[in-house]
Amino acid sequence: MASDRLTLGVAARLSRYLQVLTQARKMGKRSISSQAISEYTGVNPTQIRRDLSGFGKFGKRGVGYDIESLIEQIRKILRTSGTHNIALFGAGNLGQAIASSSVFADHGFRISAIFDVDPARVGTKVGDIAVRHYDELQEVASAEGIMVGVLAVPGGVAQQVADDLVAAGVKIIFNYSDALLSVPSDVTVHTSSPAVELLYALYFYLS
Amino acid sequence: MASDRLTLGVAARLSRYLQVLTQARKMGKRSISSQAISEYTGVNPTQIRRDLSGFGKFGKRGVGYDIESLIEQIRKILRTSGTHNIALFGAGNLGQAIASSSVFADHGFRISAIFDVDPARVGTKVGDIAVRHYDELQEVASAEGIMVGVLAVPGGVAQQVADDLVAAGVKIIFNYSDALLSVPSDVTVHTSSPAVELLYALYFYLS
DNA sequence: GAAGTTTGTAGCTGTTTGTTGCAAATTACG
DNA sequence: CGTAATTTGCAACAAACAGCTACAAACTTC
Repeated sequence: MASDRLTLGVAARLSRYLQVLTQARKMGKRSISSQAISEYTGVNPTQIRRDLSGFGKFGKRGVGYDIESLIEQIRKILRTSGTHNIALFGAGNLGQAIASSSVFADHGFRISAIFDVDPARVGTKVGDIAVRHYDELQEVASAEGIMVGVLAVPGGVAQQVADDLVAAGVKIIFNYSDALLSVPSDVTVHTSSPAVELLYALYFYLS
Repeated sequence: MASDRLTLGVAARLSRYLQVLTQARKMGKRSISSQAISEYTGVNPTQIRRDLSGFGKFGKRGVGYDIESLIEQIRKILRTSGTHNIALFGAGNLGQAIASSSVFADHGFRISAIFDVDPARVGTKVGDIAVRHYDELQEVASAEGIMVGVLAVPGGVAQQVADDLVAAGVKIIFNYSDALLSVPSDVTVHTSSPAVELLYALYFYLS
């Protein structure tokens, strides 16, 4: 599309900065130094400045970076400004937790629909969003322009949902289940794995 | 052996392999090739073999790696074999979802205690575990040998819980809230950020 | 005006990764 | 049994990357 793709490393670090910046904004902070970002991300301050200065002069010497505008700039660099529609599958505990939190909304994701198969849940509301029956997936997907499917369903049915999402043309799947999903190569699956992240942290603590 | 720390990259990749291997085991697979691991992780197959062969000859030529034994080997390399006790804070939707899933148990983490402050929840059971009042934290932490605190609480109280965990000597905190936590430098905070991970995936899809 | 911060930038260096190539071990199959 | 197809283990090289040091310029604070 536009110029060069960012390398994996740069894109990963920019995302990481975005996370800390969004949190800092929520805490009411207005500006932040590369040193402070470094403490929260573990990335070297020089590296942070180099990453950012490659795209423009966003900081103020002697002051730091304005959080609000840096968030905007990074989202522009990542070409993910604006709002993206996502669909949530499963209105159980996890689905309800996701739908009623602002984690996705804070980063420009709008939960356009929640699907479940349980008749007791279909028709109820979670947050502001009505739970719809899973059978409506195909029509909703095309009508709403769903870009991402979030799977908060039992592992046993995750592959089926993934297949249906692929059929609906969705290219990005966020998998909270523990199933290993098979999808075509043009579809990206990201599996949440908090326990593995913990093991990683534990390794560095134990050594 | 014990002296050399793995580099960040190696430890991160080994953890990633562990995730896929655990999923694959759950799906009933017995062995897996470096090529297959590569498809699920995005890591180059040669790199995978190099990572693994540095610690021993775990694979069988012409066959691949035995999943069960590779999991065990990687956990040995990461020195995170055995069971580790964790404490969960917050018995709301998210806390219940975590407690009733096996994501942590599958990787050797045992939820030793669940804490909440809501009298309506204290005393109830989530899965097999009784919800205890938050005031009991200090005594439970020393009695059970808690290594990790998992925060499924509202952002507004996360810092307070983090402070109490630090006071109890816990060195690793897994933060599901959106608060930016301040802790001493010897304490590791890992913040869950699914939306940022999605943005990262979205960037590569959009470019 | 002086002192202290903090960014932007450059250059150097060691490390890490991707790539290619190939022998050895194993399986599958005629 | 013999041959082809897989797949690991390993080596060597080139390219990319990250960490480090250093410093001028811009800004804040006192």
